[in-house]
Amino acid sequence: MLERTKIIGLLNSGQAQESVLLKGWIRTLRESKDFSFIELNDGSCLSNIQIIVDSVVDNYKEIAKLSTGAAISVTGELVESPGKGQKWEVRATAVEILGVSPDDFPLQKKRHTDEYLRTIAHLRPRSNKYGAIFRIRSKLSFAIHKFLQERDFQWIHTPIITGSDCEGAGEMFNVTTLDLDNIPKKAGAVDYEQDFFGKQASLTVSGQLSVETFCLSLGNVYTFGPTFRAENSNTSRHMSEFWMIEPEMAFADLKDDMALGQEFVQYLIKYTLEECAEDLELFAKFVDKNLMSTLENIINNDFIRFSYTDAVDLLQKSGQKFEYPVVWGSDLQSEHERFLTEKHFKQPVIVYDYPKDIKAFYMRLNDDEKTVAAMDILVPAIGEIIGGSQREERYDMLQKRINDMNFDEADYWWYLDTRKYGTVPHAGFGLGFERLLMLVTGITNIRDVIPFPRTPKHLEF
RNA sequence: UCCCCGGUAGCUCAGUCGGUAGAGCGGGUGACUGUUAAUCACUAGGUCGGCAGUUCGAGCCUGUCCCGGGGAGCCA
Repeated sequence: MLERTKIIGLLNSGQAQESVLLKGWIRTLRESKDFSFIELNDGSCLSNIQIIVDSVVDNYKEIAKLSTGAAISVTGELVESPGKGQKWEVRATAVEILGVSPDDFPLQKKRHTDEYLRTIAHLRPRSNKYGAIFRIRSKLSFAIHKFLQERDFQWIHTPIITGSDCEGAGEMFNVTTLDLDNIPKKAGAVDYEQDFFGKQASLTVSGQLSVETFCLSLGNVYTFGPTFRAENSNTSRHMSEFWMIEPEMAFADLKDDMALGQEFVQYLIKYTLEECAEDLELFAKFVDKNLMSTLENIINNDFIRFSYTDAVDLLQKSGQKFEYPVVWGSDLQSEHERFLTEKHFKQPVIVYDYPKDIKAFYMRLNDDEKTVAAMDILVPAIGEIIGGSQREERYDMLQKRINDMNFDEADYWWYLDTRKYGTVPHAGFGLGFERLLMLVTGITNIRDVIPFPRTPKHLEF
Protein backbone atom coordinates (compact mmCIF):
# COMPACT_ATOMS: atom_id res chain seq x y z
CA MET A 1 0.00 0.00 0.00
CA LEU A 2 1.40 3.33 -1.10
CA GLU A 3 1.92 5.84 1.70
CA ARG A 4 0.83 9.44 1.40
CA THR A 5 3.60 11.93 0.66
CA LYS A 6 3.21 15.53 1.82
CA ILE A 7 3.38 18.15 -0.90
CA ILE A 8 6.34 19.83 0.78
CA GLY A 9 8.22 16.54 0.37
CA LEU A 10 7.33 16.22 -3.30
CA LEU A 11 8.32 19.78 -4.13
CA ASN A 12 11.69 19.27 -2.44
CA SER A 13 12.26 15.92 -4.11
CA GLY A 14 15.70 15.39 -5.61
CA GLN A 15 14.48 13.08 -8.34
CA ALA A 16 11.46 11.92 -10.28
CA GLN A 17 9.33 9.24 -8.61
CA GLU A 18 7.41 6.53 -10.45
CA SER A 19 4.61 6.18 -7.98
CA VAL A 20 3.34 8.70 -5.44
CA LEU A 21 0.16 9.17 -3.43
CA LEU A 22 -0.90 12.63 -2.34
CA LYS A 23 -4.02 14.11 -0.82
CA GLY A 24 -5.16 17.67 -0.48
CA TRP A 25 -7.57 20.43 -1.37
CA ILE A 26 -7.95 21.94 -4.82
CA ARG A 27 -6.88 25.59 -5.02
CA THR A 28 -7.62 26.05 -8.71
CA LEU A 29 -8.57 23.85 -11.58
CA ARG A 30 -7.96 24.77 -15.21
CA GLU A 31 -9.87 22.61 -17.57
CA SER A 32 -9.41 22.01 -21.27
CA LYS A 33 -10.70 19.36 -23.67
CA ASP A 34 -7.99 16.77 -23.33
CA PHE A 35 -6.57 17.42 -19.87
CA SER A 36 -6.87 19.57 -16.80
CA PHE A 37 -4.42 21.27 -14.46
CA ILE A 38 -5.10 21.10 -10.74
CA GLU A 39 -3.24 23.15 -8.16
CA LEU A 40 -3.31 21.03 -5.00
CA ASN A 41 -2.47 22.15 -1.46
CA ASP A 42 -2.30 20.02 1.66
CA GLY A 43 -1.23 22.64 4.21
CA SER A 44 2.29 21.28 4.55
CA CYS A 45 3.66 24.39 2.84
CA LEU A 46 2.57 27.52 1.05
CA SER A 47 3.19 26.18 -2.47
CA ASN A 48 0.74 24.06 -4.37
CA ILE A 49 1.77 21.18 -6.55
CA GLN A 50 0.49 20.98 -10.12
CA ILE A 51 -1.41 17.85 -11.07
CA ILE A 52 -2.02 16.95 -14.71
CA VAL A 53 -5.11 14.85 -15.25
CA ASP A 54 -5.42 13.36 -18.73
CA SER A 55 -8.89 12.79 -20.14
CA VAL A 56 -8.16 9.07 -20.40
CA VAL A 57 -8.49 8.84 -16.59
CA ASP A 58 -11.72 6.95 -15.82
CA ASN A 59 -13.72 9.59 -14.00
CA TYR A 60 -12.31 12.53 -15.99
CA LYS A 61 -15.70 14.19 -16.53
CA GLU A 62 -16.37 14.28 -12.80
CA ILE A 63 -12.89 15.50 -11.96
CA ALA A 64 -12.97 18.28 -14.53
CA LYS A 65 -16.14 19.54 -12.90
CA LEU A 66 -14.55 19.89 -9.44
CA SER A 67 -13.91 23.36 -8.18
CA THR A 68 -11.88 25.24 -5.60
CA GLY A 69 -12.14 23.71 -2.14
CA ALA A 70 -12.76 20.08 -3.12
CA ALA A 71 -10.63 17.36 -1.54
CA ILE A 72 -9.02 14.66 -3.65
CA SER A 73 -6.59 11.79 -3.43
CA VAL A 74 -4.16 11.46 -6.33
CA THR A 75 -2.01 8.54 -7.41
CA GLY A 76 0.52 9.27 -10.09
CA GLU A 77 4.04 9.91 -11.19
CA LEU A 78 6.26 12.76 -10.04
CA VAL A 79 7.94 14.15 -13.15
CA GLU A 80 9.87 17.26 -14.12
CA SER A 81 7.46 19.86 -15.40
CA PRO A 82 7.84 20.88 -19.04
CA GLY A 83 5.94 24.08 -18.26
CA LYS A 84 7.35 27.24 -16.68
CA GLY A 85 6.79 28.18 -13.05
CA GLN A 86 7.40 24.87 -11.30
CA LYS A 87 10.08 22.23 -11.18
CA TRP A 88 7.91 19.20 -10.44
CA GLU A 89 4.42 18.13 -11.31
CA VAL A 90 2.37 14.99 -10.84
CA ARG A 91 0.93 13.07 -13.78
CA ALA A 92 -2.18 11.49 -12.33
CA THR A 93 -3.03 7.90 -13.09
CA ALA A 94 -6.00 7.84 -10.73
CA VAL A 95 -7.92 10.53 -8.89
CA GLU A 96 -10.34 9.75 -6.08
CA ILE A 97 -12.81 12.40 -5.04
CA LEU A 98 -12.83 12.61 -1.23
CA GLY A 99 -15.08 15.60 -0.74
CA VAL A 100 -16.70 17.86 -3.29
CA SER A 101 -17.06 21.61 -2.79
CA PRO A 102 -20.29 23.17 -4.07
CA ASP A 103 -20.18 26.45 -5.97
CA ASP A 104 -21.00 28.46 -2.87
CA PHE A 105 -17.54 27.77 -1.42
CA PRO A 106 -16.69 31.21 -0.01
CA LEU A 107 -12.99 31.35 -0.88
CA GLN A 108 -12.29 32.49 -4.41
CA LYS A 109 -9.17 32.54 -6.52
CA LYS A 110 -8.57 36.16 -5.65
CA ARG A 111 -7.67 38.22 -2.64
CA HIS A 112 -10.31 38.78 -0.02
CA THR A 113 -10.36 41.42 2.67
CA ASP A 114 -9.27 40.41 6.16
CA GLU A 115 -12.62 41.61 7.48
CA TYR A 116 -14.48 39.20 5.22
CA LEU A 117 -12.16 36.31 6.04
CA ARG A 118 -12.75 36.94 9.74
CA THR A 119 -16.43 36.12 9.16
CA ILE A 120 -15.37 32.69 7.82
CA ALA A 121 -12.64 31.95 10.37
CA HIS A 122 -13.32 28.22 9.99
CA LEU A 123 -12.25 28.36 6.32
CA ARG A 124 -9.68 31.15 6.27
CA PRO A 125 -6.72 28.85 7.04
CA ARG A 126 -7.37 27.39 3.57
CA SER A 127 -6.18 30.66 2.05
CA ASN A 128 -2.50 31.26 1.31
CA LYS A 129 -2.09 34.10 3.75
CA TYR A 130 -3.82 32.48 6.71
CA GLY A 131 -2.18 29.14 6.07
CA ALA A 132 1.14 30.97 6.28
CA ILE A 133 0.17 32.79 9.46
CA PHE A 134 -0.78 29.64 11.28
CA ARG A 135 2.26 27.69 10.14
CA ILE A 136 4.41 30.52 11.50
CA ARG A 137 2.36 30.57 14.70
CA SER A 138 3.13 26.90 15.22
CA LYS A 139 6.83 27.27 14.43
CA LEU A 140 7.17 30.23 16.76
CA SER A 141 5.45 28.37 19.61
CA PHE A 142 8.09 25.72 19.24
CA ALA A 143 10.87 28.32 19.06
CA ILE A 144 9.71 29.81 22.35
CA HIS A 145 10.13 26.49 24.11
CA LYS A 146 13.40 25.83 22.29
CA PHE A 147 14.94 29.15 23.33
CA LEU A 148 13.88 28.85 26.95
CA GLN A 149 14.58 25.15 27.37
CA GLU A 150 18.06 25.55 25.86
CA ARG A 151 18.71 28.10 28.61
CA ASP A 152 17.47 25.74 31.32
CA PHE A 153 14.14 27.46 31.88
CA GLN A 154 11.50 25.01 33.07
CA TRP A 155 7.94 25.18 31.79
CA ILE A 156 5.43 25.55 34.61
CA HIS A 157 1.74 24.89 33.91
CA THR A 158 0.14 27.61 35.95
CA PRO A 159 -3.61 27.30 36.40
CA ILE A 160 -6.25 28.78 34.12
CA ILE A 161 -8.88 28.90 36.84
CA THR A 162 -7.76 31.03 39.75
CA GLY A 163 -9.10 31.96 43.15
CA SER A 164 -7.13 35.18 43.34
CA ASP A 165 -9.21 38.10 42.24
CA CYS A 166 -6.10 40.16 42.66
CA GLU A 167 -3.59 39.32 39.98
CA GLY A 168 -3.50 42.99 39.25
CA ALA A 169 -3.75 43.03 35.48
CA GLY A 170 -7.27 44.00 34.54
CA GLU A 171 -10.87 42.84 34.71
CA MET A 172 -11.47 39.12 35.10
CA PHE A 173 -14.04 36.67 33.78
CA ASN A 174 -15.99 34.82 36.46
CA VAL A 175 -16.07 31.05 36.51
CA THR A 176 -19.21 29.72 38.13
CA THR A 177 -21.71 26.88 38.17
CA LEU A 178 -24.30 28.94 40.03
CA ASP A 179 -27.73 29.17 38.41
CA LEU A 180 -27.59 32.64 36.93
CA ASP A 181 -31.39 32.85 36.86
CA ASN A 182 -31.51 32.19 40.56
CA ILE A 183 -28.33 33.44 42.21
CA PRO A 184 -28.02 32.54 45.90
CA LYS A 185 -27.56 35.61 48.06
CA LYS A 186 -26.27 36.18 51.53
CA ALA A 187 -26.65 39.62 53.11
CA GLY A 188 -27.48 41.08 49.70
CA ALA A 189 -24.32 39.80 47.99
CA VAL A 190 -23.72 36.68 45.92
CA ASP A 191 -23.16 33.70 48.21
CA TYR A 192 -20.07 32.16 46.63
CA GLU A 193 -19.91 29.55 49.38
CA GLN A 194 -22.56 27.73 47.39
CA ASP A 195 -20.52 27.96 44.18
CA PHE A 196 -18.42 25.12 42.75
CA PHE A 197 -15.20 26.05 44.53
CA GLY A 198 -16.90 27.49 47.60
CA LYS A 199 -15.42 30.86 46.72
CA GLN A 200 -15.31 33.26 43.82
CA ALA A 201 -13.33 31.89 40.89
CA SER A 202 -12.01 33.57 37.74
CA LEU A 203 -10.02 32.96 34.58
CA THR A 204 -6.40 33.96 34.99
CA VAL A 205 -5.20 37.31 33.68
CA SER A 206 -1.56 36.36 34.21
CA GLY A 207 0.38 33.39 35.49
CA GLN A 208 3.02 35.59 37.02
CA LEU A 209 2.24 35.36 40.73
CA SER A 210 1.98 31.56 40.52
CA VAL A 211 5.10 31.20 38.41
CA GLU A 212 7.09 33.33 40.86
CA THR A 213 6.62 30.66 43.51
CA PHE A 214 8.21 28.14 41.16
CA CYS A 215 10.95 30.60 40.24
CA LEU A 216 11.82 30.65 43.93
CA SER A 217 12.24 26.90 43.91
CA LEU A 218 13.22 25.70 40.43
CA GLY A 219 15.23 28.75 39.43
CA ASN A 220 14.52 29.88 35.89
CA VAL A 221 10.96 29.08 34.84
CA TYR A 222 8.27 30.22 32.41
CA THR A 223 4.60 29.93 31.60
CA PHE A 224 3.18 29.84 28.08
CA GLY A 225 -0.56 29.62 27.69
CA PRO A 226 -3.82 31.49 27.26
CA THR A 227 -4.82 34.39 29.48
CA PHE A 228 -8.11 36.23 29.73
CA ARG A 229 -9.07 39.86 30.16
CA ALA A 230 -12.66 41.02 30.48
CA GLU A 231 -11.78 44.56 29.40
CA ASN A 232 -14.08 46.24 26.93
CA SER A 233 -11.18 46.97 24.61
CA ASN A 234 -11.96 47.48 20.94
CA THR A 235 -8.64 47.93 19.25
CA SER A 236 -6.48 46.11 16.74
CA ARG A 237 -4.04 45.19 19.54
CA HIS A 238 -6.32 43.64 22.21
CA MET A 239 -8.37 40.48 22.65
CA SER A 240 -10.27 38.90 25.52
CA GLU A 241 -8.30 35.69 25.13
CA PHE A 242 -4.66 35.77 24.13
CA TRP A 243 -1.46 33.84 24.68
CA MET A 244 1.36 35.05 26.82
CA ILE A 245 4.89 33.89 27.59
CA GLU A 246 6.08 34.80 31.07
CA PRO A 247 9.69 33.91 31.93
CA GLU A 248 10.87 34.45 35.50
CA MET A 249 14.52 34.34 36.59
CA ALA A 250 15.84 33.77 40.09
CA PHE A 251 18.92 35.68 41.27
CA ALA A 252 18.35 38.29 38.56
CA ASP A 253 17.77 42.02 38.38
CA LEU A 254 16.24 44.44 35.89
CA LYS A 255 19.37 44.51 33.72
CA ASP A 256 19.22 40.74 33.32
CA ASP A 257 15.52 41.08 32.51
CA MET A 258 16.13 43.61 29.76
CA ALA A 259 18.95 41.51 28.33
CA LEU A 260 16.76 38.41 28.22
CA GLY A 261 13.91 40.35 26.59
CA GLN A 262 16.13 41.62 23.80
CA GLU A 263 17.84 38.29 23.21
CA PHE A 264 14.49 36.50 23.17
CA VAL A 265 12.84 38.78 20.62
CA GLN A 266 15.92 38.74 18.39
CA TYR A 267 16.14 34.95 18.59
CA LEU A 268 12.50 34.49 17.65
CA ILE A 269 12.80 36.76 14.64
CA LYS A 270 15.99 35.04 13.46
CA TYR A 271 14.28 31.69 13.88
CA THR A 272 11.37 32.78 11.71
CA LEU A 273 13.67 34.16 9.03
CA GLU A 274 15.49 30.83 8.88
CA GLU A 275 12.67 28.34 9.38
CA CYS A 276 9.70 30.06 7.73
CA ALA A 277 11.37 31.71 4.76
CA GLU A 278 8.74 30.80 2.17
CA ASP A 279 5.78 31.87 4.30
CA LEU A 280 7.54 35.04 5.41
CA GLU A 281 8.14 36.01 1.80
CA LEU A 282 4.38 36.22 1.28
CA PHE A 283 4.10 38.84 4.02
CA ALA A 284 7.07 40.79 2.71
CA LYS A 285 5.45 40.82 -0.72
CA PHE A 286 1.78 41.42 0.02
CA VAL A 287 1.37 42.65 3.61
CA ASP A 288 4.31 44.92 4.47
CA LYS A 289 6.88 45.89 1.84
CA ASN A 290 9.30 47.01 4.55
CA LEU A 291 8.98 43.84 6.61
CA MET A 292 12.41 42.43 5.84
CA SER A 293 14.30 45.63 6.58
CA THR A 294 12.30 46.07 9.81
CA LEU A 295 13.19 42.56 10.93
CA GLU A 296 16.84 42.88 9.88
CA ASN A 297 17.06 46.14 11.79
CA ILE A 298 15.70 44.51 14.94
CA ILE A 299 18.07 41.55 14.91
CA ASN A 300 21.17 43.59 14.02
CA ASN A 301 20.99 46.36 16.61
CA ASP A 302 20.86 46.56 20.37
CA PHE A 303 17.57 47.90 21.64
CA ILE A 304 17.81 51.49 22.84
CA ARG A 305 17.62 51.67 26.65
CA PHE A 306 16.16 54.81 28.10
CA SER A 307 14.89 55.55 31.58
CA TYR A 308 11.34 56.81 31.88
CA THR A 309 12.64 60.10 33.28
CA ASP A 310 15.00 60.56 30.32
CA ALA A 311 12.21 59.60 27.93
CA VAL A 312 9.90 62.24 29.39
CA ASP A 313 12.71 64.76 29.09
CA LEU A 314 13.37 63.80 25.47
CA LEU A 315 9.69 64.00 24.56
CA GLN A 316 9.29 67.39 26.22
CA LYS A 317 12.30 68.79 24.36
CA SER A 318 11.41 67.14 21.05
CA GLY A 319 9.40 70.07 19.77
CA GLN A 320 6.80 67.55 18.64
CA LYS A 321 3.13 68.48 19.17
CA PHE A 322 1.27 65.83 21.14
CA GLU A 323 -2.44 65.54 21.78
CA TYR A 324 -1.69 64.54 25.37
CA PRO A 325 0.91 66.55 27.29
CA VAL A 326 4.04 64.76 28.47
CA VAL A 327 4.16 65.00 32.27
CA TRP A 328 6.44 63.11 34.65
CA GLY A 329 4.22 60.79 36.64
CA SER A 330 1.67 59.85 34.03
CA ASP A 331 2.02 56.90 31.69
CA LEU A 332 3.35 57.34 28.18
CA GLN A 333 0.55 57.57 25.63
CA SER A 334 0.48 55.61 22.39
CA GLU A 335 1.52 58.71 20.47
CA HIS A 336 4.53 59.16 22.77
CA GLU A 337 5.61 55.56 22.34
CA ARG A 338 5.16 55.82 18.58
CA PHE A 339 7.28 58.94 18.48
CA LEU A 340 10.11 57.14 20.27
CA THR A 341 10.06 53.92 18.25
CA GLU A 342 8.92 55.15 14.84
CA LYS A 343 10.21 58.69 14.53
CA HIS A 344 13.08 59.32 16.91
CA PHE A 345 14.98 56.03 17.28
CA LYS A 346 13.32 54.04 14.48
CA GLN A 347 13.94 50.77 16.35
CA PRO A 348 12.86 48.93 19.51
CA VAL A 349 13.21 50.95 22.70
CA ILE A 350 13.32 49.69 26.27
CA VAL A 351 11.91 52.24 28.71
CA TYR A 352 12.70 51.45 32.36
CA ASP A 353 12.33 52.83 35.90
CA TYR A 354 8.72 54.01 35.72
CA PRO A 355 6.98 56.05 38.44
CA LYS A 356 5.73 53.66 41.10
CA ASP A 357 2.19 55.05 41.10
CA ILE A 358 1.43 53.92 37.54
CA LYS A 359 2.82 50.41 37.96
CA ALA A 360 1.83 47.19 39.74
CA PHE A 361 2.36 46.56 43.46
CA TYR A 362 4.84 43.70 42.97
CA MET A 363 7.47 45.77 41.15
CA ARG A 364 10.62 46.51 43.11
CA LEU A 365 10.89 49.99 44.58
CA ASN A 366 14.07 51.78 43.51
CA ASP A 367 16.32 53.64 45.97
CA ASP A 368 14.85 56.98 44.89
CA GLU A 369 11.53 55.70 46.33
CA LYS A 370 9.74 57.37 43.41
CA THR A 371 10.28 54.80 40.69
CA VAL A 372 10.10 51.03 40.36
CA ALA A 373 12.38 48.63 38.49
CA ALA A 374 9.96 48.10 35.61
CA MET A 375 10.67 47.95 31.88
CA ASP A 376 8.60 47.96 28.71
CA ILE A 377 9.95 46.93 25.34
CA LEU A 378 8.31 49.06 22.66
CA VAL A 379 8.49 48.22 18.98
CA PRO A 380 7.47 50.23 15.91
CA ALA A 381 3.81 49.95 14.79
CA ILE A 382 2.71 47.72 17.66
CA GLY A 383 3.90 49.50 20.79
CA GLU A 384 4.38 47.48 23.94
CA ILE A 385 5.38 43.90 23.17
CA ILE A 386 6.99 43.10 26.52
CA GLY A 387 6.21 44.42 29.98
CA GLY A 388 8.36 43.28 32.87
CA SER A 389 10.06 44.13 36.13
CA GLN A 390 12.35 43.12 38.89
CA ARG A 391 10.02 41.90 41.62
CA GLU A 392 9.87 43.33 45.12
CA GLU A 393 11.65 40.62 47.11
CA ARG A 394 11.75 42.47 50.46
CA TYR A 395 8.93 41.29 52.69
CA ASP A 396 8.31 44.59 54.48
CA MET A 397 8.36 46.64 51.30
CA LEU A 398 5.97 44.29 49.54
CA GLN A 399 3.62 44.28 52.51
CA LYS A 400 3.67 48.08 52.57
CA ARG A 401 2.91 48.30 48.85
CA ILE A 402 -0.03 45.93 49.21
CA ASN A 403 -1.44 48.03 52.03
CA ASP A 404 -0.75 51.34 50.28
CA MET A 405 -2.87 50.14 47.39
CA ASN A 406 -5.66 49.16 49.77
CA PHE A 407 -5.45 45.48 48.86
CA ASP A 408 -6.29 42.88 51.49
CA GLU A 409 -3.03 41.42 52.76
CA ALA A 410 -4.78 38.14 53.58
CA ASP A 411 -5.43 37.50 49.89
CA TYR A 412 -1.68 37.47 49.27
CA TRP A 413 -0.60 35.24 52.14
CA TRP A 414 1.07 32.65 49.95
CA TYR A 415 2.71 35.28 47.77
CA LEU A 416 4.09 37.03 50.86
CA ASP A 417 5.31 33.66 52.18
CA THR A 418 7.76 33.40 49.28
CA ARG A 419 9.40 36.59 50.61
CA LYS A 420 9.32 35.31 54.17
CA TYR A 421 11.20 32.09 53.46
CA GLY A 422 14.45 32.39 51.57
CA THR A 423 13.62 35.35 49.40
CA VAL A 424 15.99 36.28 46.57
CA PRO A 425 16.10 38.99 43.92
CA HIS A 426 14.22 37.87 40.81
CA ALA A 427 12.81 39.37 37.66
CA GLY A 428 10.61 38.46 34.72
CA PHE A 429 8.34 39.73 31.98
CA GLY A 430 5.28 39.01 29.90
CA LEU A 431 5.58 38.72 26.13
CA GLY A 432 2.35 38.92 24.16
CA PHE A 433 2.49 36.05 21.70
CA GLU A 434 0.03 37.56 19.22
CA ARG A 435 1.85 40.90 19.28
CA LEU A 436 5.04 39.03 18.48
CA LEU A 437 3.26 37.42 15.51
CA MET A 438 2.11 40.84 14.34
CA LEU A 439 5.68 42.09 14.50
CA VAL A 440 7.03 39.11 12.58
CA THR A 441 4.37 39.08 9.84
CA GLY A 442 3.49 42.75 9.52
CA ILE A 443 -0.19 41.93 10.12
CA THR A 444 -1.83 44.97 11.67
CA ASN A 445 -4.90 43.43 13.32
CA ILE A 446 -4.36 41.07 16.24
CA ARG A 447 -7.56 39.19 15.36
CA ASP A 448 -5.84 37.86 12.27
CA VAL A 449 -2.97 36.05 14.00
CA ILE A 450 -5.07 33.81 16.30
CA PRO A 451 -7.26 30.98 14.96
CA PHE A 452 -10.53 32.08 16.53
CA PRO A 453 -10.38 35.57 18.02
CA ARG A 454 -12.37 36.44 21.13
CA THR A 455 -13.26 40.09 21.52
CA PRO A 456 -16.19 41.91 23.16
CA LYS A 457 -19.48 40.76 21.57
CA HIS A 458 -17.69 38.22 19.34
CA LEU A 459 -17.86 34.53 20.14
CA GLU A 460 -18.63 32.85 16.83
CA PHE A 461 -16.89 29.56 16.07
C1' U B 1 -16.71 53.15 26.57
C1' C B 2 -15.56 57.79 23.46
C1' C B 3 -14.30 60.15 18.47
C1' C B 4 -14.10 59.52 13.05
C1' C B 5 -15.20 56.67 8.47
C1' G B 6 -18.06 53.01 6.03
C1' G B 7 -22.45 49.23 4.75
C1' U B 8 -24.88 48.73 -3.18
C1' A B 9 -24.75 41.29 -6.88
C1' G B 10 -21.42 35.45 -3.77
C1' C B 11 -16.53 38.73 -3.33
C1' U B 12 -14.04 43.70 -4.38
C1' C B 13 -15.98 48.19 -5.64
C1' A B 14 -18.22 52.49 -8.98
C1' G B 15 -22.84 55.06 -8.96
C1' U B 16 -22.37 62.69 -11.28
C1' C B 17 -27.49 67.42 -9.74
C1' G B 18 -32.60 63.30 -5.85
C1' G B 19 -35.44 60.72 -11.65
C1' U B 20 -36.36 52.95 -10.00
C1' A B 21 -28.90 49.58 -10.80
C1' G B 22 -23.30 49.18 -13.10
C1' A B 23 -18.17 46.95 -13.64
C1' G B 24 -14.35 43.38 -12.54
C1' C B 25 -13.78 38.83 -10.29
C1' G B 26 -16.52 34.45 -8.85
C1' G B 27 -20.81 30.91 -10.54
C1' G B 28 -23.32 28.32 -14.89
C1' U B 29 -23.02 26.82 -20.27
C1' G B 30 -19.91 26.29 -24.52
C1' A B 31 -14.91 26.65 -27.14
C1' C B 32 -9.65 25.54 -26.58
C1' U B 33 -3.35 20.10 -27.10
C1' G B 34 0.86 22.87 -21.53
C1' U B 35 -2.11 26.18 -18.42
C1' U B 36 0.08 29.45 -14.09
C1' A B 37 -5.41 34.12 -10.27
C1' A B 38 -5.28 30.74 -18.21
C1' U B 39 -7.94 32.84 -22.41
C1' C B 40 -12.45 33.74 -25.56
C1' A B 41 -18.01 33.76 -26.18
C1' C B 42 -22.75 33.54 -23.97
C1' U B 43 -25.60 33.62 -19.37
C1' A B 44 -27.98 33.89 -14.48
C1' G B 45 -27.59 36.86 -10.26
C1' G B 46 -30.06 43.04 -6.37
C1' U B 47 -35.77 44.28 -0.37
C1' C B 48 -28.94 49.48 -2.39
C1' G B 49 -27.83 47.09 6.30
C1' G B 50 -33.01 47.58 9.24
C1' C B 51 -36.95 50.93 10.60
C1' A B 52 -39.20 55.72 10.31
C1' G B 53 -39.39 60.54 7.88
C1' U B 54 -38.84 64.68 3.93
C1' U B 55 -40.26 64.64 -1.41
C1' C B 56 -44.44 63.99 -7.13
C1' G B 57 -40.04 60.77 -6.83
C1' A B 58 -34.66 58.45 -2.27
C1' G B 59 -28.88 54.06 -3.28
C1' C B 60 -28.20 59.57 -2.77
C1' C B 61 -31.32 64.14 2.08
C1' U B 62 -32.91 63.74 7.80
C1' G B 63 -33.54 60.79 12.38
C1' U B 64 -32.71 56.25 14.78
C1' C B 65 -30.99 51.31 15.48
C1' C B 66 -27.71 47.24 13.88
C1' C B 67 -23.06 45.70 11.79
C1' G B 68 -17.82 46.49 10.08
C1' G B 69 -13.22 49.35 10.06
C1' G B 70 -9.66 53.16 11.91
C1' G B 71 -8.09 56.05 16.15
C1' A B 72 -8.17 56.78 21.73
C1' G B 73 -8.35 54.79 26.79
C1' C B 74 -7.01 50.00 29.43
C1' C B 75 -2.85 46.62 28.47
C1' A B 76 0.29 41.97 26.33
